[in-house]
Amino acid sequence: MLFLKAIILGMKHLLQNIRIGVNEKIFLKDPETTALGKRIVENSILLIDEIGFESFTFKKLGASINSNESSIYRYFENKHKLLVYLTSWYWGWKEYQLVFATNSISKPEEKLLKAVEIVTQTVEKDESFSHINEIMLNRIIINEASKSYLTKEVDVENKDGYFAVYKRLVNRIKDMITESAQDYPFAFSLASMIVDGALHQHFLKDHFKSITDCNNKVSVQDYFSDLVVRTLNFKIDE
Amino acid sequence: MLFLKAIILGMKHLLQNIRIGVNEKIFLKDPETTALGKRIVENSILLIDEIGFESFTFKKLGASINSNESSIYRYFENKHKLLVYLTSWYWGWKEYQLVFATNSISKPEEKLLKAVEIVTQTVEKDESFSHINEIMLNRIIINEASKSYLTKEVDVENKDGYFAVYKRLVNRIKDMITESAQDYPFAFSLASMIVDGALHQHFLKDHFKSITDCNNKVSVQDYFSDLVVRTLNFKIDE
DNA sequence: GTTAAAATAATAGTAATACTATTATGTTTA
DNA sequence: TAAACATAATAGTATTACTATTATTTTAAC
Repeated sequence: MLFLKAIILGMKHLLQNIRIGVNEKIFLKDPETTALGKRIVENSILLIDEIGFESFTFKKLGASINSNESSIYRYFENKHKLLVYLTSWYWGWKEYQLVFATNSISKPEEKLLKAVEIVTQTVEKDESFSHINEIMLNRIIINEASKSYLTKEVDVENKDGYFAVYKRLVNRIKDMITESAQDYPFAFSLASMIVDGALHQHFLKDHFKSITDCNNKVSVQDYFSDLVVRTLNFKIDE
Repeated sequence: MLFLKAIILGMKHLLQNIRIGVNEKIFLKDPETTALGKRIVENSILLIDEIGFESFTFKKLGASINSNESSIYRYFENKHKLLVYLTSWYWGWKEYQLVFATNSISKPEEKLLKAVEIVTQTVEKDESFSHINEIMLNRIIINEASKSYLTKEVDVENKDGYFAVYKRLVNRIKDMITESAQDYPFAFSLASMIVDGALHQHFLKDHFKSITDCNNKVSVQDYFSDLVVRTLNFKIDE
């Protein structure tokens, strides 16, 4: 418990020393270990957000960081791997926030609703990871993340653990669902649907406004919190 | 009502004369109007299903139908437009099934659950459209459809009506939700989530089995029917 | 049945993509 | 100070995603 207190008190500082772990098979050389690696990750986020994943190339990225295409290839085999890296980092970061924010909550229903909040909320800048712009990264996740697994190689890459963080996050939410509603028979599907569905609703509110209720006033979180409360039959009085 | 009876009696025959309407801006020349056009559509489904959308090219498609790359370009500007065409066709087909199957149901709850069934079920072959393999097309929708709108051009293409059929289908389900639960405040989001979420759960049961409850025994339909019943608080006794 | 029009096929060509390989240059670190 | 390592530059290849032109075949019109 003293440990927990230390975390809470020294949060900002402590976070600076936290590293989001990403499966080593995803990269050829860990970009976190060098200045160039960090610039590659940092600027890939800016560039993918700006021009989209389809138009994004290592040549353009090289130009934007005054480095060479060939140097980027020493970190990532191809742009697909880079996208897998970015999504893994993002889900690792979300998992961290989720664990951190729900750890001290004992009431299962409350815990789950906090988890839903973390996973559905619009992202704000996290100063703990200086070279990563979480707001832009979140936009990339909304627009591009599904392309990382909607491929013919998904089964091989899944076996190699490329999507482990994502699945672990879904599992954590599933556990929370089970804890707050023992008899609910679809905890996995509900958990995976919340994670994926939240991204989809964010996309709809940005591009297909006419088929979502989410907007400036009604948040994606509002929708999913309500959905969970109704589906699991929570008695909440706040 | 006589009209309806005629439809029901002569269903198979009538369907043979039904054409799924697709926005004219999507193609340069309507592929339904020629034999080559139909072969392009037919074989693009086989080829995309086989090698995936990323590896799919007009050159390969040309080779597979013993035609020329340049001839295909006379029907579709590029492979992205072809994908938009296939998804439009698919949602048009689903909309047709949905309207047809729910038309005669008067009880709102029953109607909605039938709609959920149509939209979440695994697809079976429909002999009415000889050149389209609906089972393969359904797999393509699960794996590739989101790539048709997860692009930088989505807003322009949306304005041009590329996704109108999809949005109309979601709207129909939304209307059914509203009819069976007047006070539910998230009818749009629930409707869009069912359509998109069903595809996602199908994907998970095929590739990420560990984070879904859906499998051979528990269908995607089971999950979503239950979700709707719980969320809208249906009193169903069957 | 011939001709004109339209559709299809073949060929060639371009700029960009997605790399690989090699060599050169700069920077650490032992 | 040299060896090791990282980065940058250059060149080259096969493929992609087209466009343009011309040739051939099919169809439809008179």
